[in-house]
Amino acid sequence: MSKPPLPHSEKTRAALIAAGLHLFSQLGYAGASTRAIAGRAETNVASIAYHFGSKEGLRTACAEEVARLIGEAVGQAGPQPVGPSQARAAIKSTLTRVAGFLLGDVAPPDAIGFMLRELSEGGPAADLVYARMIEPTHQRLCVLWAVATGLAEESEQVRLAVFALMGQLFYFRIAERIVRRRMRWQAYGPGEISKIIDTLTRGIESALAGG
Amino acid sequence: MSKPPLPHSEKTRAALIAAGLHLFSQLGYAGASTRAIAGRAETNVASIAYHFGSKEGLRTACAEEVARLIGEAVGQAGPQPVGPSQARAAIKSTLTRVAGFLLGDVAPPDAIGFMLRELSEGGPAADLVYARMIEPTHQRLCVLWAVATGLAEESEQVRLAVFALMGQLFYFRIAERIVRRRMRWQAYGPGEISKIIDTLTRGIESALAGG
DNA sequence: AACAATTCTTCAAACGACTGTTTGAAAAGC
DNA sequence: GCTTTTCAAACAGTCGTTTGAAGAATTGTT
Repeated sequence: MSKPPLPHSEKTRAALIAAGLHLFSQLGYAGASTRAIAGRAETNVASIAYHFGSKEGLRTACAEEVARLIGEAVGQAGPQPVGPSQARAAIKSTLTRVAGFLLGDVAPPDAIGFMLRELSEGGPAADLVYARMIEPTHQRLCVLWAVATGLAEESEQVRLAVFALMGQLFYFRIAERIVRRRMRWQAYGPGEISKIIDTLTRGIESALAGG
Repeated sequence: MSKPPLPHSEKTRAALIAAGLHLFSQLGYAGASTRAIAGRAETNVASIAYHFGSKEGLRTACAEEVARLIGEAVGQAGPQPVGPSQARAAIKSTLTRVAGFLLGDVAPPDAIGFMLRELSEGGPAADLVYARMIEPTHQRLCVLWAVATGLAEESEQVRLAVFALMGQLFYFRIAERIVRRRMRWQAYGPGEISKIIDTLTRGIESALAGG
């Protein structure tokens, strides 16, 4: 697992992407200046144009990095469920996995922040995130939800219920500041995350039992 | 209901706030230039400094306008519920009211967009929105939820459940683009909104019945 | 192994365009 | 005649990008 010694140019590339993820997510695309990014990466402004062609090119490179992380974290699908109880278990494990990615430290916080900002700005990474994370996860959960409830997989009811489910998870990340303030939590630690997952799991069980 | 004829200076003020709400919500604070805002308001750039002192002053004025709209839409609390079934009904009506505000055309879309962006950027309007909308609504729903379930009002379980509930609503707005794409909806019309409310209502009923 | 030729990478400096803000004069309202 | 409001123009500063030279790394030839 020892990382091969990167050529110095690759170090600069990686540092620029890391700085881009951080500052884009903190200040937005327009708010993060190339000089600030280069400064955080401890290199010259011109390096951005050299390595990525332009600021927009760096944005795309950041998006690809995030897409790569998403692929690692939520890519592999589980086995096809054969019955409602298996489907129920699969829903919970998918939820836990996505929660770990969105709320925990599976992925660098800057990467999640960048992703959410691109989604809300409709930036070029939005399509990538949609295609690689949202759409597949949603589709898979729809299948599981349909098996667990007996409803039709492509019915509006199922698709909306799954959105409501995923929405809770996204919200706990998007509104982290608000939640932490109201809950008087200093951070999302493992304990807090499992409390959130418990809450969501309770909701799922009720929904599956009742509907 | 006829609006008193505004002095011309008030028209400029209002036009600048409207343009600010629109462009801040579309491009973010940093991305919206004073010239673009003045152009959309069909006035001169210097008007911003004249009426609001600075660009930041316009941002604050926009925040106050949004706070005013929120106060109108979700301000008045209903009567104190005396039993679980009344609490249940009150939860649903609160949900419907907030849904109308967040998803429908009760408030100008630009105002909602501005609000969400300020929340995610942690801008100066974030505290205002939190204090006037999130905190009171959350607190009220916690009371109702506690009455409906018999749980303690200030328990973590109740507060998290209410966050999960509100989160679904916020998410359907934040991720409108994504939802519309996956649902193949062209817009959030009255029909679509009531389908969303139905989904959330079903979830609430299950949760209250099961938990 | 040693040296020169060549490519790849970094850098300070400068480019024009655009940023938020200020100015003083013209226009409008009273 | 006076105050309030608008406007074109200019301000200093920052923006993303380009430039050409200097530095570092690699290659090819001895």
